[in-house]
Amino acid sequence: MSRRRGRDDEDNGFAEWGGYMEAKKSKLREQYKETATKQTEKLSDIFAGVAILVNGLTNPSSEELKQLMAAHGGTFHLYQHASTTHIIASNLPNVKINKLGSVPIVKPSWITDSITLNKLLDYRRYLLYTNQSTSQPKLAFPVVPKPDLDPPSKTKTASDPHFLEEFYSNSRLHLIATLGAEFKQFIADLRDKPERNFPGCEKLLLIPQSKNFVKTTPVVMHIDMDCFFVSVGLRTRPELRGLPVAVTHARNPQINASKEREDAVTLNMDRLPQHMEVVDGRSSMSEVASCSYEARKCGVKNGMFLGAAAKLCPNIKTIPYDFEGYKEVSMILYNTLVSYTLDIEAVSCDEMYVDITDILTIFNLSVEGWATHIRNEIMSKTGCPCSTGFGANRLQARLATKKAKPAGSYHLKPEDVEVYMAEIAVADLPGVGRATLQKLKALGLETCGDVQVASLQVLQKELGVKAGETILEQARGLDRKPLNFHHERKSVSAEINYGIRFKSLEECHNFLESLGNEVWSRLNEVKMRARCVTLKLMVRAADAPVETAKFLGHGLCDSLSKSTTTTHPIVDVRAIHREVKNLYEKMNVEFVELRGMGIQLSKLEKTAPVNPTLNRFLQQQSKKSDIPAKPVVADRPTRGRPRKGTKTQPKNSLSNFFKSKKDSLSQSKLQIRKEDVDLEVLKELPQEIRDEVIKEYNLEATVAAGAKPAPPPLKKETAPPARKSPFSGLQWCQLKPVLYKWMSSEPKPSEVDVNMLGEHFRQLAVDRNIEMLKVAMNFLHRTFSSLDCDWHRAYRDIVDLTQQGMVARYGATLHVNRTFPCCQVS
DNA sequence: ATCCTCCCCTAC
DNA sequence: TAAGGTAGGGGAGGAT
Repeated sequence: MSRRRGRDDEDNGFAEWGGYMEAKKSKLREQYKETATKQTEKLSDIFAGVAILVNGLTNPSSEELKQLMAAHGGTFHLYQHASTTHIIASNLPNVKINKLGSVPIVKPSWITDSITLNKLLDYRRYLLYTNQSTSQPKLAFPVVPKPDLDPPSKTKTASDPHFLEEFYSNSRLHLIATLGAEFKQFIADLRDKPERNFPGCEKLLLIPQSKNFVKTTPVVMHIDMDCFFVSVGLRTRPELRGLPVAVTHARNPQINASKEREDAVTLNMDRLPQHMEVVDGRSSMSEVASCSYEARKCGVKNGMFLGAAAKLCPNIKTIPYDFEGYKEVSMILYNTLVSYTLDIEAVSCDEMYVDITDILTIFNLSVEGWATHIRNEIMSKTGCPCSTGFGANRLQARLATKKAKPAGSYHLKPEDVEVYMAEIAVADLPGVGRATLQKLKALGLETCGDVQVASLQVLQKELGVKAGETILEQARGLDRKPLNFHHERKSVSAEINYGIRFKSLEECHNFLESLGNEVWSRLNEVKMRARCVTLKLMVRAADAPVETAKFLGHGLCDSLSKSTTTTHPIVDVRAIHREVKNLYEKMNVEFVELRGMGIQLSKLEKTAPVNPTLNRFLQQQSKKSDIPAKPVVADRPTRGRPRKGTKTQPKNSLSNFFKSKKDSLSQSKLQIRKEDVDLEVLKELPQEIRDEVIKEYNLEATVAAGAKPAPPPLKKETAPPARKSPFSGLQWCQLKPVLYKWMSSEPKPSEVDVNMLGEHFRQLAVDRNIEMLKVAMNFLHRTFSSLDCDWHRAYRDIVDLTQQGMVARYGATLHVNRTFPCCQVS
């Protein structure tokens, strides 16, 4: 059942997504809020004579920049005009640049830094492209000397209270890890819902059926986007297709190195691992997150430093990260597959295993027919290529994908497995990494053919009992591990090994607290409790130089960890804070030597499943009282350690809630009748929830017999009947994740939500917020097109409401695309 | 024997 | 400058 069914009030389920929006509040956003609350008040005239146009996504957002300009005497243009003096952008595809003429393109930090220092800074230091002509600015600005921002605040280390947020919004590895976990959860959640519908399957009726009758042997598909980050980036940079391209933070393989840096690099040179070898003091140590196949041909690999990559491939082009784009594309990828089957094991944001046995049999398709269909669909929806591999198990499917890449498909048939496997290099087997490869090399084993004839004893002696056994099976193409559609978390952790340079013990403690808060909130997101806390430290190795070669990197380190296990699950963040500080003390490491820290929570237990109605209520309450919501914890056996498989969970958390309430009530008021306690508890609930609870727990009699039915809460009478839209006041960057979440978590859009959203957009039109409407409509169209027809209808309803607002305000409609390819077919 | 803690390794 | 995270499998060796 949809968690939003039944009640049409202000809460409506969107409230529980508040965490998403609150999670990412940048310093600037706070600054903006400050500005927004006193909008009428002008703060300065820094930007007198400046008229900006914002192009593309920026941070702060366009909307925020608009407010900042208003507050500081500048002008904000929605469209480029002769009087536009600057274009503000964070990154622009080259195509657009040509069209922008001679108006300088400046980074948004020009605005924010100017405000910070309360004077107009020279925009030329903030040009987005340094090769841009600066000779013909529309207005001549005096050259302001480089401002004296105090240096420690400029270089962001973990001493900065906003470091975690800043780091996460730039970390590719963090993104990969968190997206992967989200998609595993996404599949698990969909499988938990009783209803299943696969609208995509209709399309399968249109593709040619297999001539032969399709056998029912199991077929596993492995699907993987080709150099994911690059492909997403090339969607808007078609002129770079076919060229060696890398996604990196740095734009240039060479940097203007300081003497200190050159020295640091030289000092560290002899200890750098092999993949860092070809660097000198002037080459960039920004890592290549993803590179195109053209770059791979030159020997460039993911994870390499840009400086090293450019030595191998001098004409390599760099493009910036586009985290929103990766999320969008992977969302479309998953939504596409999910419209055919839920027999999916999510591996990461761009990769999954799918059991397609049923699809092939039911629709009598050949593997090739299906592969072509699904690859085309993904390509046309995302603009990004993918490869597919097919086999009888996950190993075979995966190795098939390797052969299929790039942009291809390969079916490893059972009769070919033996021959095919013999040629595979051991390095290509999943589970064989750097260390294992070295050991195998030492044994003289390079291909699976070599391993096939090796002895189990030798392999096990060298690699361990388990790994030895596995690799012998793998070498023959066997894989007994079935696809895992249901994924249960065993640990939650947060770890930072970058930017750790503490100047005092206090800074170190503060950072530990931030990390603690981070893991705690993630644990709550997955509705779990933990009994074990582990602190992990990276400590400068005794013989490693104090200055690392890589800017704020961890350098050569020793890795240490220590844990404590508690008898009861932790129910308070402060317990985590306490434990990690204790652990840190016991580990006896000077804070100056720290180069990395992490907290892991394990020995997890599920909190009891929560009644959605009650949960909403509790969350509302906790928001009011500003105490973090405490999910109800499952009952535990009273004696002995809980062991695997002995977890007990109450049937319904509501009964748990009642029980705990009763316990606390009867402690304070001894000798109280059960009925009275029930009435007490009921009194706490708002009217609309109370009715539901009374019914669910058969409390009608109690209420009827009770001295008097609990009076409706006062606020019911005093509260104004008009409800405020849950979206009002949200910036687009805040609203967008909410919409994402909505679309990914609901099989069908509910009428209530659609109306509410449409109503919000109608209001936006009335408020003349056309810019946000355009972005929103574009987004909705793009994203809804990858969902099924119910969503298409929802999209049209939202558009209709928006157009009503437009007509009311402007007497004209907004131009929006209303058609979806799939609707034209049907 | 079996469990627990502290590692190491791998994958994306 | 640069953003080297995160989860799971498994093993060595000590504790029980």
